[in-house]
Amino acid sequence: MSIAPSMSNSFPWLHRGIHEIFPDQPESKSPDENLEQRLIQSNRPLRIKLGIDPTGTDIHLGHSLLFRKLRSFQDAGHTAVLIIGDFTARIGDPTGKSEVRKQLTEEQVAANAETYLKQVRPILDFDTPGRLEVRYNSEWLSKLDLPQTLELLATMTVGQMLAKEGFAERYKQGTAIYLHEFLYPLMQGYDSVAVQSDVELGGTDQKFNLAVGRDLQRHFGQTPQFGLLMPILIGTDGVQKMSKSIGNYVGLSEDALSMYSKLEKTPDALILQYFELLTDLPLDQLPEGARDRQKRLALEIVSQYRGREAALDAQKAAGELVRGGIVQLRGSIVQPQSITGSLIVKEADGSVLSPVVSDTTFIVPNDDIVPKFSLAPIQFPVKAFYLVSASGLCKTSSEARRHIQGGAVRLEGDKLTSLDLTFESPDELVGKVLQLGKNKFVRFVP
RNA sequence: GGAUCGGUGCCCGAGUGGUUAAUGGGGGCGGACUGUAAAUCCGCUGGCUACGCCUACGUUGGUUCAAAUCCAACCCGGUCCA
Repeated sequence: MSIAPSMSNSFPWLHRGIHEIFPDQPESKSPDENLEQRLIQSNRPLRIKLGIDPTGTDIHLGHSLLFRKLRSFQDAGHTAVLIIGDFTARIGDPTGKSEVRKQLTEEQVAANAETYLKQVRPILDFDTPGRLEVRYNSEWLSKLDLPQTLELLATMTVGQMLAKEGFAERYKQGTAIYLHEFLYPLMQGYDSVAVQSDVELGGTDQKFNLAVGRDLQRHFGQTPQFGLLMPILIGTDGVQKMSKSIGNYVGLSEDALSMYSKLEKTPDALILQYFELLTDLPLDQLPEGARDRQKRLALEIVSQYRGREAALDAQKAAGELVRGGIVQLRGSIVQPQSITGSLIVKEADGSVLSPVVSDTTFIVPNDDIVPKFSLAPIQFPVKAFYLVSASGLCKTSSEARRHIQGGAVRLEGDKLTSLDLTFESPDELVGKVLQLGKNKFVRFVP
């Protein structure tokens, strides 16, 4: 370990992967202009704000880096203030498309919030007292009356609002901008006032909103927060930002195998950033080869959410399954054994299951990594295409038909060729794996 | 409030009475190939346990044997004028 040469290395965890901190006056000793000084000089835990809108239910890696940063603050002894934007969700952050969001019921909000918390549990410290505070912003926003709202509105001008990137573009293009959308940054900013935040985390697209928070805190006599901006993660397609609607995402609640198989394809151009933002590995200790890096990345990330063991199994499974090779997932422990270019599969008790003709390593992943599908609700006899859609591998039965015709569906490694294929009873299917494309699998259980 | 243009499938965008589930492009998804991915080539890209049936061209009614295409009202967006 060398001695930190400059001030900015005093908090390596703070700087890893970030895009920007503002305000940022490196030379300043003022805790209002230099976050490190605030960290050093404060005699209490700082309040670190992160807001999420409970509009959907899935959190993906693109969100995770914010939570990971939040965790770093927790580990440094500070308080994470997680704000569930149940009130703001009714408007929607007008960064993207101009769709008026549907109002969420209380039940939906509660359900979504719970799902969120469950998903971020592997990231945040939920257990140490004083490290996590969860708040709903309807708590204060629903109580604002018109005079107070006017006070908020009066802090900003139309010109300032239009300076915001999204608005500017839309205004220029002639897309509709509704007045209530102007309220969004103000409400988010008011959250900062309400929870008296010292630092607010957000993506780079949040800069304007975080800055509004500073303005409002100043307006209400508080010390303005710092804004800490994290990059917007590019999705697995290597082009657009990671987003559920685009589909280039890796969800935190996905099974180990699909997580792994997506991540092991991470484009080379993105791999360093992924390591930096999504893992804690020192960047100077990464594997050499491009392929090895992909594997390591996938292994690391899957381990974080599904555990090391499942990650290792997924890694082995992916190699075999993606190749469209033999699929004999029995969920039992198997020792690969080479016999004249072939492999045999053994059950846990040592009995030979079936010879497998393949010159690749045969693997049997454990049950955790392939989603299970219960045949109980299925009426037999059942047609193959119906099974494919019912099991969740694809959305509609029409789509299932097309996939079968296109040769994309395999049962235990055998390509399904006929649409008319019918299964008479569950016994034909239990324990077998149905595969669509290269990385969608499901294992039938009774 | 007035004038004018426009609202088509995930997106863009053809089509102005009938072989139209609707040309084309993008995107997406599959297949082949490369031990991943990318590139390339090929296929698919409303729904339905399905050789038939049902929904679709802003909404609702209407005119027709027949409408995305004609008419009316309404809703929504753009632009210009007040």
